[in-house]
Amino acid sequence: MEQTLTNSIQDYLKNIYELTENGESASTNALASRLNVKPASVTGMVQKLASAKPALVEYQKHQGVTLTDDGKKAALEVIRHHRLLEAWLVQTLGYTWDEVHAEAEKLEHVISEDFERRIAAAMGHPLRDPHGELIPTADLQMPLDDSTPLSSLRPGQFGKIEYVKASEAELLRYLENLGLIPGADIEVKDHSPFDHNLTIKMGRKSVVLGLNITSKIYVKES
Amino acid sequence: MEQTLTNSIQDYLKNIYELTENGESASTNALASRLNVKPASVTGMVQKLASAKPALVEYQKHQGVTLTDDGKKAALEVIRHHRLLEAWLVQTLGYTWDEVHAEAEKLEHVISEDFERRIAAAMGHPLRDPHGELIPTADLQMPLDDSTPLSSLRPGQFGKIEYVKASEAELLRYLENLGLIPGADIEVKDHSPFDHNLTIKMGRKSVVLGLNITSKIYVKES
DNA sequence: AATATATTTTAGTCAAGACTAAATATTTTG
DNA sequence: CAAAATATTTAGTCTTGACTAAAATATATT
Ligand SMILES: [Mn+2]
Ligand SMILES: [Mn+2]
Ligand SMILES: [Mn+2]
Ligand SMILES: [Mn+2]
Repeated sequence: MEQTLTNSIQDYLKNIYELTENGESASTNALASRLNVKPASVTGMVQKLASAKPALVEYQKHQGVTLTDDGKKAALEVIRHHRLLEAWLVQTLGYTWDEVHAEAEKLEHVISEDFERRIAAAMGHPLRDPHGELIPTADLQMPLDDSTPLSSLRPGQFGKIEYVKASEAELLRYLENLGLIPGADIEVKDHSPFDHNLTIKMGRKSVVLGLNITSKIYVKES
Repeated sequence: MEQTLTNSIQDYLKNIYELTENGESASTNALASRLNVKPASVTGMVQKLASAKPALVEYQKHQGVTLTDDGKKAALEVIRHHRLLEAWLVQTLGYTWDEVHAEAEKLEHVISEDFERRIAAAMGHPLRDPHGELIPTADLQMPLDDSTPLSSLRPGQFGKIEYVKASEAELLRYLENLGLIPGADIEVKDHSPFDHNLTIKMGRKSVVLGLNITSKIYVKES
């Protein structure tokens, strides 16, 4: 019997994907805090996902979880929905990039595959969402990401912003006001080694950004 | 404490509204069959809705339920969502009138009030959905319905179809093929008193329709 | 290596919303 | 109008996905 992917399961898988994108495993606590749920609840759900047939996660006590191939497909399906929806809310209903996330978070679980196809086609099969994040393809492959966090650049390096990995509206509005949006060209002017602040120049403006911002802005070095 | 309107509660309220539009009360069995749920489950939910604060339904054992003013507002909110969504799926994504219902059924519960306003504005505040059904206004009033069921017309009477109260895809395609869609002008040519069949003429075509169809087509006599 | 701290798991509860089976009420009919 | 048929309610159960409190394990610090 095929496991039903409830909203809750979809959210777990999506968040496990996002935590493990770079190889590490997702810890109980990290998942709990992203999902706004207690760690004990995560353990329960993770055990269930691990013993589902087919299994959706790989799990060993105290070692965190990683997605199985089935789990990854399911996660990418949700992420594709989310990012297509965000793009489409912006393009057709005039939402701004700081407004789309909450709406997409709810819609992602309920749209049909037909709806997914229709909005993708209507937009000409976009590659990125309004934050610049890559949209998984229709056959559920995540395109290759050739960017690095801005926090890894040093004075003298130049880059173009590819995406901003953030959903909090205030941060997004702050960045937009500064012109720190996908496509923007920036130059790193200064680095303070102890607090990890970077001084960034875009056009004629400069701004000092802390690590909690620079680690969320992904750039392509140029 | 304000009652949370779960998806399930929203569906109960919507269906109670539709069953009681014409004054009667909604029976346990009728609700159960619309909601694809057992009668015992309906009794349980209805008792809960009746003792919610504020109460959403009026309930007396074995007498069925009616909506309170609060329940009615909540029902109209869901119906407004549903019908706006149907209109919008047709207008912007090329859905046909037989495809929209299932999608709207899921989306109706998750869109925000902001989304509702945006699609209403984008369509110029439409009055009717793709089936011709009236859309409750933004302040949750149901506009006056000046139509009657086609089944109440008799030979010699003329009418224009205002709406079709149906969601089954096959029936809708059948009617569309016959040209029996909102706006169509029809004439009743014959009535067979025992089986309630009506012979309907539209343009140069004629068709005999049974009561289970003519009771779902609402017309304005002309 | 021993202890303190942080993380994770277990065990037991709860609420929502369905279900079945049995009891009761209402309606229809001979 | 009483029996039969139909409709509704009650009582008890189940699943999902949370929660708290307590126990177990892992990691960090001395
Ligand atoms: Mn988002
Ligand atoms: Mn979600
Ligand atoms: Mn509909
Ligand atoms: Mn619904």
